[in-house]
Parts: sequence; structure tokens; C-alpha cells
Amino acid sequence: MPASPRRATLATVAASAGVSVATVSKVLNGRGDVSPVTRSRVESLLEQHDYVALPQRRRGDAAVLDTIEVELDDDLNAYSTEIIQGAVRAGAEVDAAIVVSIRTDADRAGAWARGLATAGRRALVAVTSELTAEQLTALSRVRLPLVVIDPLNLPQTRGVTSVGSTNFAGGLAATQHLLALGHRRIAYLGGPATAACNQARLHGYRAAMEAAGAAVLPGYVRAGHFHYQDGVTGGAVLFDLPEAPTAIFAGCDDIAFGVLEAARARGLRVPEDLSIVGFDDTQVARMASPPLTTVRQPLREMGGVAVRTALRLAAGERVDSHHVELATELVVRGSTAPAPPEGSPRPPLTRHAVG
Amino acid sequence: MPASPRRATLATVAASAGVSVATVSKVLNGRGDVSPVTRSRVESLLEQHDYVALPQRRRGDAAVLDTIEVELDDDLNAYSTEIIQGAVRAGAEVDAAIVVSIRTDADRAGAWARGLATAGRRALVAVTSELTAEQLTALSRVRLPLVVIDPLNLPQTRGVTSVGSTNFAGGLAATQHLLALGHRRIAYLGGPATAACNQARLHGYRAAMEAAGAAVLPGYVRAGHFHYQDGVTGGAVLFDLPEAPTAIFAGCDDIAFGVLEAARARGLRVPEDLSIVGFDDTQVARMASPPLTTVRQPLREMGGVAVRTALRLAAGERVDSHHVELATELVVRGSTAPAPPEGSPRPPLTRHAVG
DNA sequence: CTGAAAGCGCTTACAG
DNA sequence: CTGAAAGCGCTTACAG
Repeated sequence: MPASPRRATLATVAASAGVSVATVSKVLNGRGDVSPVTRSRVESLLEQHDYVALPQRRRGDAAVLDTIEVELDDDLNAYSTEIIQGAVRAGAEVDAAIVVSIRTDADRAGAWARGLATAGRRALVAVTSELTAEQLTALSRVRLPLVVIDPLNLPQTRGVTSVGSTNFAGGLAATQHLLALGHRRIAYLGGPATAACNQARLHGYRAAMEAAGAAVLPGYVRAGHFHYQDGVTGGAVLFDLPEAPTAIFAGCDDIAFGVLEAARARGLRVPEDLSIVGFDDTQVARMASPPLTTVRQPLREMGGVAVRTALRLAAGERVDSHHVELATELVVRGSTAPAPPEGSPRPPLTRHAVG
Repeated sequence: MPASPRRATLATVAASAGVSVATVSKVLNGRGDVSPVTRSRVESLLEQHDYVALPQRRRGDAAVLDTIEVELDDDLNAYSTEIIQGAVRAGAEVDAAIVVSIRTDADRAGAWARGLATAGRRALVAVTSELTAEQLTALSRVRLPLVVIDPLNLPQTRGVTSVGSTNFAGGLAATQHLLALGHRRIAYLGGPATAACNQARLHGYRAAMEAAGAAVLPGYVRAGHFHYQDGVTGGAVLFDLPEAPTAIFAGCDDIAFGVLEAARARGLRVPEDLSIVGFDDTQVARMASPPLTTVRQPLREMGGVAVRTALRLAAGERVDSHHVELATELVVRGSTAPAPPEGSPRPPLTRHAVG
């Protein structure tokens, strides 16, 4: 390792190649008007000198290396991990870098947006976030395109491009699956009552129940925060109902995990005594015991679509649809089974009581 | 939204403020020699014009916005998610951006390193990766500092800064915990035999067994790939041993999840019939049924330390120790219990056979 | 404090 | 093909 000389510049390389700075610049930018001989000599000198360009400046409006900021509204979890994974893969395909950040509300909208632009971001992908009108304005002032993944409320979506999945169809499919297995007492343990995705799943559930003539008994629909603990607590409450459900449709996989644990604590066997369906199909769903039947959201694809759309917006292209919905799909694994026969004996209170 | 005029430059702002470009530049760079009145006028004009600086060039060697690249050797998983989380949080504290990427071996080392430098990265954090001598050379030629998290083999570590955790102590603690519960037939289901972290955990296990005079029976130590499937498969093999273990120490949480599933498939109850200890304490460990006893690796802290160290190296500071090890810690949850009494009846073959 | 001037690293018509 | 020259957006001594 040689002692640190100054970083090589175009002038350095030009001198050692015996050409002008202009010529080196042309080689660097892949222009056609350089002889092959000169080009290859300059290229090898560039390499020998470990030439590193200044952080790329734009020519016109195009950047040499695109950078997209993916902003989360909270700590990373299994859900956002899948989205990031998809974004990173999609970025790699088009040579765009993905910056991951977690939203802090400290900054004023103007400074926040200008900061993103100054840092050279080409676009912003916001996951699950609620952007204020101020923030939207600030972004548009610095010409930063925005794509929202799974927007919290759809009305906000006016003028904002967003990516989601077919939550209603997913809720419908999950519930129909349970109905087809003979369940009638099916409960829904969901996320925030105000979140658009949760409402759509809930409506899917209600639609399926209604179509099948199955009653949604009092207490069968509960809201939460899409957290594991909601499943533990909510599951326990449901088990205590006079007419306890034989199946639970959870608004996300984390909730389903909580229900699994609530069932275990109560000595209920899954799927023999209780069927559970999750939502998302994050990596852990297949690692549950039993492996979780769940509604797959194509989260990686959603991350990828968001990045590609953001890049197209940044390039000034018009995007024809302002809300893309990717298809959900029911994945049947081991946590669902036919309903226990009506009037079958209630399961023992705790497993330990059995042994 | 006004029709897109050209982006504001220093000259634009200077003209509208009635000062020279030099003065605007000084305001932008927070220099002291500007009168408060001028400064605030210029600042407000800068804002009015939505001035966005060119992608920051370096002054001397310092960049205005630091960017660290965190490179993974594979798709995101629960383990790397925790590290990224820690890196993003640590970056936010010092106003550094975190780019997440997944290594592809397509690029030649030189082009790869130069690409990182050209993109303006200040340092590279490599997770679990094995860097070739060529890549190390290429990085040093473009003066890109490197920090490796959980390096695959320690010898490589010569001249490379790395961050890990006390794997030996963790393996020891996990095994001692099981021994203290009365287990003697304890197996180890690990990761790649060549991985340094796996070796350390294995040695911790062996040390504890030896100290307690407990025999490591033939077939009790298995290697794998730190994957869920290794737990499913390896668990099944262990259960078939003439002297099946009463406890399994898994090399990571994913393997432990696999063992949990193998046990369920075999009708073994956890922790009554079989105790399981994992390693990592990723977010899902507490979501297992039963919640997983595991050795906590401070993955977020490791990500944070790596970022801070990388930044210090980039700033030209000397780092006194070239391998930092953070402490692991045993977290006892529900997947471990006292060993079943010696000679207790073997559990039924499958749970379904019971019902 | 302020700004004219020199300079930096780079790109781009344009003349040869 | 090549390069002198003009230009761009910015920073930094330095003179006032």
C-alpha cells in the first residue's frame, strides 16, 4: 500500500496517458469519438490510478447512479424485511442503490424533503406511512417523486402513486377456506380499525361469512396493532367467549403466532381443536409449528414494483395507474383442518393438566 | 406547482438576494464571516428557491453526508434484519445513510470497489462475508475502509476490522443451562463446520459437557447451514438415535424452529419431553410456541458498532482493537425444562395416534 | 463583513 | 479522432 498521495483526477490520468483532459473525460463517459487505441490506453491508466469520479453530478436530469430512499414508519420487522428485500433486488437489476431509513418526525417537512434531494435521492418509497399534506408539498417542490406501499388510508392516495395488494380478496379467500373446512364459528383478529388494508381484509371476511349464512357472533371481530401480543391477548379473550370460535382468521402472521401461543397456553391443539389462518406469508410463516396457513401478500414484488415505479417517475415518465394492486394468494399449510364435530367435548384447560 | 424551471443554482439565489455567489456559498457552508442579517435573508431565499446542492463533493476528505454500504452475502433474513436495524439507527444518529445491498459475484474486484467509491460510499460493512484477498486489495486501493460483522473465518481478520460476539461463552452458557436442568443427553445441531462462529459455539458446548462429565454420544454433533430445514431434518435423525437426546442446542434460532417442528411431527412435547435452546434471539424467538430459550446475540448493537467503527476509519482515525466482541446472554423462556426422569416411557410416535 | 478573482474538477460544443 | 477553449457550479484565500 503506497503512502496516501492525492486522489487521482482527470488531469493526473491525462498527463500519464499523454492526452488531454477532454479525451479522458470522453472515455469516462463512453463517448464514441475516441480511437480504440486511445480508449483502451486511457482505460487501463484510469484503472491503474484507481480513478474515482467525484460523486456523480447530474447531466441534464439523469443521474449516473440512482438512489432510492425506502422509508419505514417503524423498526424493521418480518413484513418490512420482505419489502426491503424486493426493493434491493429490483434496485440491483437497474443499478440503483437502496437507502433504508426509519422515519423520525423531528424534521420539518421542508428541511426533510430538501435533505433527501441534497443527498441525491431520485425518489422516495414510503412503507405503510401516512404523509402529511405538507410533506407531499415539500416533496413536489424539490421534484422528488413518491410511491407509497400499502398506504394507511386510500383517500390520501389522490395524486399519490401507491402499491398494495388485494386485501379484500385475501380476506375472502381465507374465510372461505375455513368455511369449506366446515367451520362456522370464525373470528377475525385484526389490526388498526382505521387502516385501509385492515378494513379490506375485514370486509372480505364479512362478505364470506354473509354469503355462507354464518353469523359473526358478538365479540368475534377485534382490532389491534398487527402485533404478536394482540394475538396472545385476543386469542385468550376469544377462548373465553360463551361460544368460542373453532377458527381464527388473523390480520397478519405475527397475530397468528400470538394466537398459536394463546392456544398452546390453553391446551388447545392446532389444528385439531382450533384452525388459524394468518396474513402476509412472511418468512416465519413456514417456520411455525404447525406451519401456518396464510394469505400470501407478494411483499417482495410490491417492493420491486415500488422501486421500478419510483424510478420511472424520476425519469419523468407518466405512470398510467396511480394505485397498483398485486394479487394475494391463499397458502394452505398445517394450521387449518376440518372443524371439530359440533358438540365435541371442550378441550382440557391446560396441557399440563393432561400429562 | 409551477412549471418546471431550471433548478436553482447559487447564482440564482445570489441574484435574488442581491449578494455575490461567494456569500451564498459561505451561508451554505455555515462559515462565520457573514452578517446575521445577510445570513438570514440568504437562508430564506435558499428555501424559497428550494435550493438543492449538487450531490455533495468532498472538501478535503470529509463528505457532508456520509453513506455506508451494508453488504449481505444472501437474502435478508431475521438475523441480518436485526443487524440492518442497528446500522440504520446508528447511522441516523450521526446523519449517515445506510445503503443495503446483496453481494453478487458478477463484478471483478477492481470494478466492484471502484463502483462503491464512485457512488460516494465512505465505508463498507460486510455481513458474514468472506472477502477475497483481491477484494481487500481493491478496497484499500480506493481507500474504502471495511468492517466485517461475524467474519466466517478469523484468520482472515488480519488487518481487517471485525465485529462479533462471544460465541464460545454463549455455547457454554446454553449447555450449562441444560446441564443444570438435569439433562445429560444433549446434542448440538450447528451450522457450517468451517464457520468460525459455529466452531466457537460448538467448542463452548463441548467444554461444558466435558466439565460436567457428560458424554457427547456418537451422532450428537451435526453440521448444517444455519437453516430451518437443518433443524427439521437433523431433529428427526437425532430422535431416531438409540439413545435419543433429551435436549438439543441449536446453532441458531431458525434451526431451533426446525427442531420444534420435528418434535411436533414426532409427537414430542416441548419442553416436557424435549428441551431446545436456540442462538441469536431474533425477533421471532419470542414468538415461537413455546417461546424459545436462546442465546441472545446483540445483533443490533453489532450493526451499530460496525457503522460507528466504519465511520471512524473513514475519518482517518486509528481504531485500537481490530476485533470487537460483544457479550452474548442466555435468555430463558419456555422451551427448556428439567430433564424427564431417566427411563421414563418413550413418548407416543405421533400426536394423532393419541387423539 | 463582502465580493472580485483565481481555482478546482469536470463537460461540451467546435475547430482542425 | 483530438484538444484548446469556454463554460458550469462551486469554494476559498485575500484585499478592502
